[in-house]
Amino acid sequence: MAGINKVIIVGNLGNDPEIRTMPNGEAVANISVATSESWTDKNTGERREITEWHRIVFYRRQAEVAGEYLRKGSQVYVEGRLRTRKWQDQNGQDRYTTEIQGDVLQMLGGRNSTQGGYAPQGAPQQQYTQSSAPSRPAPAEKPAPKAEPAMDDFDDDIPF
Amino acid sequence: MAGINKVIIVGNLGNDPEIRTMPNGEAVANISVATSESWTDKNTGERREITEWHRIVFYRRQAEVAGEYLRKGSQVYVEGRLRTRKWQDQNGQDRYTTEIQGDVLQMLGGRNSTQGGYAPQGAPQQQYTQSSAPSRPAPAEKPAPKAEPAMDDFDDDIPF
Amino acid sequence: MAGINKVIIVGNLGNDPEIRTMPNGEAVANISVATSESWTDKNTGERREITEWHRIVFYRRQAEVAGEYLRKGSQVYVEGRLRTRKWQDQNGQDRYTTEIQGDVLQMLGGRNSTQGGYAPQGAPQQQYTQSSAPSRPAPAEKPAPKAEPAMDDFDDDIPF
Amino acid sequence: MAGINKVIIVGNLGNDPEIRTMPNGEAVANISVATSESWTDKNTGERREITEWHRIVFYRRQAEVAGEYLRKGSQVYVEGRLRTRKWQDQNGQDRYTTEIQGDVLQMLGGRNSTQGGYAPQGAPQQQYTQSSAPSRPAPAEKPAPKAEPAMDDFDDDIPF
DNA sequence: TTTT
DNA sequence: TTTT
Repeated sequence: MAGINKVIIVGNLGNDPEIRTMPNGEAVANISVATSESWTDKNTGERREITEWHRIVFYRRQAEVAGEYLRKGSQVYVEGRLRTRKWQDQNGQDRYTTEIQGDVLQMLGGRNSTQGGYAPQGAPQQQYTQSSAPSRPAPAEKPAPKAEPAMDDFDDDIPF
Repeated sequence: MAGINKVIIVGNLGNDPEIRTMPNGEAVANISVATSESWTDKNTGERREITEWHRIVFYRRQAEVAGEYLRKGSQVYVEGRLRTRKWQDQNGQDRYTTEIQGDVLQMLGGRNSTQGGYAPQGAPQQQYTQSSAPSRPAPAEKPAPKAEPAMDDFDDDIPF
Repeated sequence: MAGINKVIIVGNLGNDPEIRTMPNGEAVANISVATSESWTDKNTGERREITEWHRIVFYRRQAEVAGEYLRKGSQVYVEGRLRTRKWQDQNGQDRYTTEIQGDVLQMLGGRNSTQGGYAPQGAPQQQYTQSSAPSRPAPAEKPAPKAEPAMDDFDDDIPF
Repeated sequence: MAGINKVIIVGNLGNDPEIRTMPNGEAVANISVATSESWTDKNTGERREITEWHRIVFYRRQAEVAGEYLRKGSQVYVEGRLRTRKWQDQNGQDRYTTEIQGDVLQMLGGRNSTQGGYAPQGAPQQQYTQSSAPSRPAPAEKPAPKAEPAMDDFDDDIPF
């Protein structure tokens, strides 16, 4: 073994988490998190901004936590690792998708935050928070890539 | 030169920032940030928690930002480096203090957060955000933060 | 602006760097770095390993440093940020590629390392080291690395 | 629980590891790792360098690994968390020591490296490398501070 | 494609 | 001294 493969993201969810259940009953959550950076263009003097979207996947307990407490707009700290999956498009061509496999999930801003806000809970108030996955989270879980749903409802009312 | 010396802290301020001005007129801010971790004691089965306090210092523009926008309870992301300073107590004995010299400061939770909350400002409502200092902090200069454009164009060019 | 987008990679180059020059004369370097993780399969008890390849791009001075000193097998520490670029394949279909835009490059293993090894240089033996780019890389400038003084004064002022 | 408390260090050991055994038989390793940064003084134009020493503690299996494979001069990647311990000096005064509790240890430079080099092993060639500790490594292990051995043999023949 |  |  060799190497360090670490990603740290702080940003806001662009949508509610997508939760699936694997054949063995374990949960998988996909979230899409935006980070943006801005700078002043040296040539034009204009202010510019670029937004980067990160596709993050959590498994098992963390997937459940994500499904229960995260919502579109929620601010999160995520620590994970890069993983590039190979798949084939309808033409049989090799395609690659890079995503972040989450190891640490921490919700930010507090549950009273008006900024994105977390899921309303009727259930017993659990103490979510940082939940760390062991080093290799799920030995064989390589979910087949699926058609990504269009993020067409993305622009309506993002609270930040 | 050799090495990487990096600290990443996400936590809440235990007090308002302490702001000083150096002889040359530059600002210095000290903040104290708590992180805590909890676990279940293997022997007693009890829930335990330990809180760690981090002393963080910012210089110049970042110090001003800290003074303007941070308050007791504010949640922050800080990236910096460890620095151990040597000093002498009243007995002339050598003493050492380790603190974090901040390079990146990002406020969390949004400006509407009820959770800690940021300073009320009479001045134009700036969206402070990440401000990065170059490698060696004391001799560092940063462009003054400008009002950030709203993220109203959130919907373009999403790759998935 | 909002968010943190940070990647930390420690691994070995799978090939010599690819160096290009942009129309404005600035250098661009692409390197491919492997990280791998291994674990024991819970079901079969077998040892398994997965290798992840990271495509990393450096600009300007750092690109030149990469071109001069890195070679296939070189071990590096890289800090950067994720960037997904959109492009179109020969069928006019949208495609996305995620790469790491490097901000910090540190060579590991020392110049005497037999492990991968760095480029033979006819030029004065520089001790390249960490070179950090400011926040937005493309418009970045870095002071040229200078010969580093040997760490011969290693013994002073150790606080413990 | 709340917060992130993370330290990442890449540097070289100033001494061989100090290995102790706890009453329960578990190993504890203390290592001292240097990072340095250099910059050009804006006023004098002189090249300056500052070295920072990090006190890092590993427990259990990682402590054993450190004891077996690390030596003065070894280059390591360490990930851990800050921990400030309170103790009392001979005058009964409160004193504080900040150290890094290691969670991840990765040796750098390869075992063939001439740069520091790792311990000769007659024993079965174990696969050291990254070893991660679970989130809370040892619920109650707060080793009492002890008199630190002077690092007086520090300057003799450091190979970098 | 690297490294262990 | 914070927060959950």
